[in-house]
Amino acid sequence: MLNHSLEQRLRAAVAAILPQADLSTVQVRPAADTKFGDYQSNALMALAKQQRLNPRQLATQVVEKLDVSDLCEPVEIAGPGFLNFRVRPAALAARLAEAARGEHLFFRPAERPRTLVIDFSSPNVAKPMHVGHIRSTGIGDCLQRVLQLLGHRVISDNHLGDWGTQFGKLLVGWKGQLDRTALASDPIGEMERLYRVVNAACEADPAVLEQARQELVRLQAGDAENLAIWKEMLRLSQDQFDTLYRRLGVSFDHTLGESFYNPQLGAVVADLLARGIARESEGAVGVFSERTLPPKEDPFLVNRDGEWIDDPALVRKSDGGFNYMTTDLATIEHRIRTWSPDEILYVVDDRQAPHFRKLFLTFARWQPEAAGRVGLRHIGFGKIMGDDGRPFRTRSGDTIRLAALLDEAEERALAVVREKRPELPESEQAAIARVVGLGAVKYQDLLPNRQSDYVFSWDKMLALTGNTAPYLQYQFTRAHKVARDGGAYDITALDRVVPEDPAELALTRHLLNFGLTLEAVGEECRPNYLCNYLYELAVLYSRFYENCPVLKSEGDRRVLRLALCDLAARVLRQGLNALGIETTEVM
RNA sequence: GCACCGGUAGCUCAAUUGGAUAGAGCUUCUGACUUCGGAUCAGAAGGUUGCAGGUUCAAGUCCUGCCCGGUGCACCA
Repeated sequence: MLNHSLEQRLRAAVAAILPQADLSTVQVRPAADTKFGDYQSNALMALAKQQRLNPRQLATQVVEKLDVSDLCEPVEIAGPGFLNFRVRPAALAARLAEAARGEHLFFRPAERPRTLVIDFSSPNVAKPMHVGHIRSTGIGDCLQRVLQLLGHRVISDNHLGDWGTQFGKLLVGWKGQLDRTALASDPIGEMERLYRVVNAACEADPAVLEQARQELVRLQAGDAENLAIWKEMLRLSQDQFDTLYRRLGVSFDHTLGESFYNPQLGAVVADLLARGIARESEGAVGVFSERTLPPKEDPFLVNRDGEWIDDPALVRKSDGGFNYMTTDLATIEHRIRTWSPDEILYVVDDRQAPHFRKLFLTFARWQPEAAGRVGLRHIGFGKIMGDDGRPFRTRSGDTIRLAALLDEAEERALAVVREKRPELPESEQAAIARVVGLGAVKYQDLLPNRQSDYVFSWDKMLALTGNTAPYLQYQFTRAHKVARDGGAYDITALDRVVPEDPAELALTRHLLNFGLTLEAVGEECRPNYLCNYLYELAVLYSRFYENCPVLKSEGDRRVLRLALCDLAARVLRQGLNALGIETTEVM
């Protein structure tokens, strides 16, 4: 919104003074403190330093070339060279009027839309989805929604773990110990049981391990019986995934699991060998360090007892099988060929950071031209902890199934709804509890900086005050109700009235920053920026609502306030939606 | 041992990546209300940003060295 207009003009002014300057660093951002105005730019200080100029003098020269008088009060130069912009209420009101007319909702589509592939969720076949999948699924879905909203072309791809060593064990179990009745009632539970039983047997008896290996080899060689069983396991798992994704409101454009790339793996390794990028070692094939990087920064080296030794990326095991490095290389190649993305985002646990460093470097060595056209980014995240400071598990130490977790969230939310809204019919209570419960889980997960671990807490996520989904959802219902009770309003009045009350002004200013928040989320892949923006919006709306009577006010003032309620509600709903969180009109 | 990610108020977390006096929530204390939906709002208290140096107009953020916690270190993904 306004920051873009100011930025453009500032860049023009800078270019007039310093024609050779890098204008991309010239940015206008919301002011750190409202006493400095609405927006500020710190860019001239950095620029002056770079060019060895006096920062205040440069600022003075630039400001002389800068005409923003239609939008702002005269630009102030403060401290060592900050530029402070104080937007005129009429300019704020004009943006409100545009939004009220439906011309925008305080954001605009990107000027240069990009194509992005987002790789997220990626659960394993034959295993239950558990808490560990919340983060990848929630963050990935949020990024998908935000980037789409900004007009980018987004391709979401669920890279299922559907082809790996675990299937050898599963096949042994399926053939020897399958309980058909159990499979019918709880297919995932039964497959999980089979895996556990055989896995334990493998540890106790090398013969069973060998048996599993042979089943895997047969499967990978295309044995009809094993393939049929594998497909059955896949189908049963996909049913589970579909149910959970529908419940979470998450969708994918593609579900190309690891098995999809199986036919290419041999060629990938052959090509790497032919080009001299990979070589044989101890019977396996791996990509080794080129020794061009300092050892500390080289992911293909590891220090053992003071000595730097090779830590290659293996692309073929000594038994001839491939591993996920190979699959991931083939996957990048396929994605580039198919979609020509500007970027591929991997929303995957931070523990895999070393893998991705190796993967990206290996791909760059393998296909330098293609690698030059695509940005490969690992969007890592931390763990979910219990309140005991250890990874979040059940009391008995088992992983918590995602379905059970969502059930509990809805149950706990329902208890609150029953207490607060006993007069509502049961079906309505349940509907509210579903939206609030799921929202609470998702919001708690998106709120912390994604790189840090966070502590899972039912009480905190479902609290009705503080920075939680229920609080935001509640503020939405209040704003929405007032806007609805106010009825239709005369939009043309917004051309005659400007925000004056401090609460009106603060809310208006904040609404205008929705777009830059979405952009920041999209660029840095940090949903928490949006969470914090929405929380602040809710707080500012509450303050406005306490201080400024809406329905009891009159004339143009009433229209302005109604519009603020309406727009606050719309931004809250749109913003929550971008987080993958629903709203409800009654709570 | 080496690398990566963390360490910020009593607790849980922010800080738009080098900007102005480090912000929220919870907790505690105080206040507003027969309400435009109180599942509300306002105020107060709370800090040597793990420690020690360094870089500069400016450091929670960058550099160096330590201390704590977590994670990862070929043939699982």
